[in-house]
Amino acid sequence: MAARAEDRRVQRTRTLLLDALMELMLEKGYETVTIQDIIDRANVGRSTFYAHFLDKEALLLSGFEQLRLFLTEHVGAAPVAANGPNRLTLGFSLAMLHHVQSHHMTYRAIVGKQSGAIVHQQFQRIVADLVKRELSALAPSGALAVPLDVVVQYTVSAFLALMTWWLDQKMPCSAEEMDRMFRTLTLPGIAAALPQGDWPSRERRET
Amino acid sequence: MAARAEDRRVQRTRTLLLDALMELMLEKGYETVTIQDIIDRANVGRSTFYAHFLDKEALLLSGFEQLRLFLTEHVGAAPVAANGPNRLTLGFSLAMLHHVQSHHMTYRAIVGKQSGAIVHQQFQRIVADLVKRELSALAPSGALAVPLDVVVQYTVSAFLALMTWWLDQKMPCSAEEMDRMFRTLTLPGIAAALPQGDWPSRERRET
DNA sequence: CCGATAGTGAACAACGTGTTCGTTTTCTGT
DNA sequence: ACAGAAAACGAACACGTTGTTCACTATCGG
Repeated sequence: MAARAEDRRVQRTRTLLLDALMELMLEKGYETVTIQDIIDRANVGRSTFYAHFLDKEALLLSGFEQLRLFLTEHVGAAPVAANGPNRLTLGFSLAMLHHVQSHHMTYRAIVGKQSGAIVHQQFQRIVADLVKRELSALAPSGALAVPLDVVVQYTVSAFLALMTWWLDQKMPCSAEEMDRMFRTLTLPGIAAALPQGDWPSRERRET
Repeated sequence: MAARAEDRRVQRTRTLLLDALMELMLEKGYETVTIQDIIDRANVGRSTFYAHFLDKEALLLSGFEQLRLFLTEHVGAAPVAANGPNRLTLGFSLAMLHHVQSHHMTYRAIVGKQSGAIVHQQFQRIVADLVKRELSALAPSGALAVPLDVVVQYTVSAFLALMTWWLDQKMPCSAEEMDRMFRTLTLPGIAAALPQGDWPSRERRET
């Protein structure tokens, strides 16, 4: 095709810009990174930036779209298959914690204290999709003790709280331990909120 | 005293600026509010602003300091007295939800989607103090299933998740119902994480 | 080697920030 | 009531960031 080479060039420029943004987010935090910083770091002309992205936020969102695609495919798929339906497992947890461990620098930039509100919102949205996928299958209908949306937001926030603590503390324990803590704290409450779902297996508690 | 009246003038100016900021946060979100916006709304000279505050963030923090003082006094005090020690009650919850209900506009500005990361951080810190006060008394020492810091961050995030949902949905249920949901979701998990603490009384579950 | 497509960078206007400084308002002590 | 101190005022400034424009250069396919 005629457009092949141009496409590669375009893709390279976009990647340069995104990498520069990620680097700078790690150093300074999203809010304080300036477009001038980004194009200097990426060695890209000012007008080139605006030819690709509307503004700094558009660049960020394009990065999140990649992350979203990866996570929904690699983390969102596994748990449903591994366990039968109608079983509350929160299977996304361990898979995602492993991904966090492998890319802890990236996640630190996303979840860290100085990354802006948009960053948190987008990330929360991604995780909420993973959680909702599993929980909505468990609560087909009927009167719940707590609205499903509340349970989803609760679960996401709880997971992100633990994940943030883990990253802030330089990951002093294994992903499996974090996963166990997450289940210890959340599974009983969720089971109480979705009474018709069955209970977490007792073996989870030991070790 | 000689300085009395000047002090009142100073206080009035500071209040004008803080009120203007709160109004504008509700309309536009913290990040996009400009100092020019603030001093226009407050009818205050530019140099006067900088005579009182270093920048926009300092003004915001002065507002949070007031909120922190109020909450630690009025919300943090009650629960400890109402129940015996060594009893897991999370008593801050209902008191705080009532305060949220009375000042929902203010809380919407704080917790809303478009309020910056600093806003969330500060607010999280305030609530974390309330939670830590109660939880640290319950877990004197010994091996916990989950580190105390994790339980605190978990509890705070869970509470703020529910509170945010409540405000976003225009508060479709009572503060008491929100309080019940919060307890249903979190108490069992916390009890499992702090094994030596006793369990929530069963009466809590019914209506 | 031509032409299309992508990237370059200087220049610009608009806006926000934080400072300075001379002026005006407001209140207090006498 | 009046002098003087304390506080607020606002114009002007230097500076940095944003987003646009435009004439240019580089790269690649045919």
